[in-house]
Amino acid sequence: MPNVPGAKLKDVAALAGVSVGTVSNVLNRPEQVSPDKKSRVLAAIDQLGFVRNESARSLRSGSTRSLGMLVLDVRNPFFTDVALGAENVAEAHKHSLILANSAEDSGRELAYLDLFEQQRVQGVLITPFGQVLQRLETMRSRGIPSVLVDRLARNDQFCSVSVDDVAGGATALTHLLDAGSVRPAFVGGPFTLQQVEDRYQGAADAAARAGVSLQLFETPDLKFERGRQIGDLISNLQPAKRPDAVFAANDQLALGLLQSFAANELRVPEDIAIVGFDDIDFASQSSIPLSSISQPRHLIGERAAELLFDEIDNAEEHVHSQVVFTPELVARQSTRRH
Amino acid sequence: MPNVPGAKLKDVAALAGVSVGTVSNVLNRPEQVSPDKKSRVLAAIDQLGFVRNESARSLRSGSTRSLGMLVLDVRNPFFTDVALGAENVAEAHKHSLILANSAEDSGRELAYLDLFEQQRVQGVLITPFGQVLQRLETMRSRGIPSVLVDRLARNDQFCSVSVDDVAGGATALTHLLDAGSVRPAFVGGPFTLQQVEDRYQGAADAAARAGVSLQLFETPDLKFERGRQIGDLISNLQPAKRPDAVFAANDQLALGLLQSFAANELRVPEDIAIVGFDDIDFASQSSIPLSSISQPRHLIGERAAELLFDEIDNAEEHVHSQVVFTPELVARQSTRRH
DNA sequence: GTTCACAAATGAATCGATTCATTACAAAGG
DNA sequence: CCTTTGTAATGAATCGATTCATTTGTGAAC
Repeated sequence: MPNVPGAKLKDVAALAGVSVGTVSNVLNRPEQVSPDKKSRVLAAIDQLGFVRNESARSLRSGSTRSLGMLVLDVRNPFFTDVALGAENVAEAHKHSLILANSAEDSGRELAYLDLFEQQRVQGVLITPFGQVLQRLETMRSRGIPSVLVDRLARNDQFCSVSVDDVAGGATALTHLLDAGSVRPAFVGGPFTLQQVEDRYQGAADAAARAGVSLQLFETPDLKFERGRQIGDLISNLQPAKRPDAVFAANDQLALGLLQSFAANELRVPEDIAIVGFDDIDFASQSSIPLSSISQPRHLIGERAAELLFDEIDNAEEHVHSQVVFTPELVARQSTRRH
Repeated sequence: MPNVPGAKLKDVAALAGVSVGTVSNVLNRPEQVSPDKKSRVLAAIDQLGFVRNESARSLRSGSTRSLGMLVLDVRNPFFTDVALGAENVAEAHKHSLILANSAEDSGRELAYLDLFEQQRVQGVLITPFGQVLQRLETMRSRGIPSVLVDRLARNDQFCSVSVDDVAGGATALTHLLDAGSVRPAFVGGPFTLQQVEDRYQGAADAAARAGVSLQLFETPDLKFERGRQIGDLISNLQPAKRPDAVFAANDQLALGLLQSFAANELRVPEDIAIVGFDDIDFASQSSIPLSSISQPRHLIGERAAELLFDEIDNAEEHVHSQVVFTPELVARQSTRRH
């Protein structure tokens, strides 16, 4: 057996015949150690299989090299992509990212914030679900700043990175009109979700500007099943009353609509065009590739992490800023001009 | 401002007029503290906004309440589902799960194992990518056991939780034959992936037993794009030579095939049936719902975490075991009997 | 009133790495 | 030969919570 279970710094020092301070220097300021001792220490580390104890390290230094990230739903590819972007930046700063899932549950959300605080993470990236802004303020007063992700900070108390959903909604509807729609509809809800509200607002404005009315199908959620249900409802309308194009508040809904229309033998886009929102991978992968509004997921995570590091590193001079990306249309077959 | 930035246990003790030991007791063995002092301590904790320092805690106690989980690809819903299952169990044991992404990169894989070791996690759940078994042995010798996930441990050195891919392959092919196929094909690769090899083997055996030959389309990867490419190739074959059913090694490939067949105006399942593997959410959500072989993702994560805790809690009596789940067919429209 | 049993509370020692004031030593300058 | 300057190395003090051997306090039993 080449290595001993619990080798600690002291053991390394003993084996190498140097002081603990020197071993620590080899680890943290190698340039200050003579080559001779350095190599002896490294050999000892290797021989003992010494692994630094991160708990002791961060207890003494008072800081952990980690960020906490709390998202609404890890199963949603949108959030994993954002997280990957953030992780890249964290890695560049030699930090690690602890990813947690609030699963749209206020209790879990608070529990994870507690955990982050106990673990003394350097900062938090969060897509808030419940009423946590006050709590985040408190955390900042204790030295743990946070950045809001996929949510606009309205009061300048936080940095935030979000997407202009109003613009996205307008883009989507304009695209449908350009493709020849004269009876467009919006499918989505609940309107208590800011994103839904904004996307609808943008679409409604665009319709109004074009002098077209926008039919509304309000839904209690944004799930696939709901899309299929609304799709069946729409399919059963008389052709003259039926929308000739639908803007769905997200891709899940849109895919549900698509499946329903296929089952009801409506042709997409000839009988009815569809545009979704988010541009998830599967948008391009359905039998009829789905047009969608695409968000720069990776960039969102990167920018958020960068803002967070700015606040961590320069708490004094740091000024909160709101980054708002403009989402882009990706036109595919589901809206091909007739 | 109701609370002080860095309140520590000593401050709480001072404010409550008790010793540090008593505060610690309130936190860790409340039943040993008189109600009177207990309430004073709790009030002080509240007033100061005291938050336990996890680093100090685990330095002293020698153990962290956390598990590490290292998966091949966090973007793959299969792994997030497995992780959620594991997290449930971890939570029940009052542990937290640190999720990391090796992204099919040996370097990252090793780096994260280092990190886990530095953080002194109690154990590791891993879907190995590179040659890490030796490394995992070393980690166990230093007190950090691990369980293999979605990978069979062949040598009894580890616990493992996996799925019987051979049986799954046989189930898939049998289903196609039952649905009337006489010229089935297998699409997938590379065969260096054990899963692909096993799924093919199961299918080939089932075909042989039925006295039918199984055509093979080998691919260099399992991505959507590849499926579309092979789909185009198959669509251009003469009808008499064309397979009348395809078993794809995973759902991504299957969805690619489906999109290609739709674009080439082949009818599914009338002209060609399709069955995939994994039963990802989108399998049921494509325009033509896809039949697939479903794995108990959640259960895989739960069992793996349970085995890990068994080894953590009873290192002595623990006996390694291999849990192998049998995957199940979910028949949908893409294989409806003609 | 003394002794005993038991519960409650105490606080010094501890975990392991880091830090920094101090010491040791060598080379250069006078 | 002595002083100065600078580089290397040292090791005791420290971070904050936990633990456990010890002390204090209370009531019961005799």
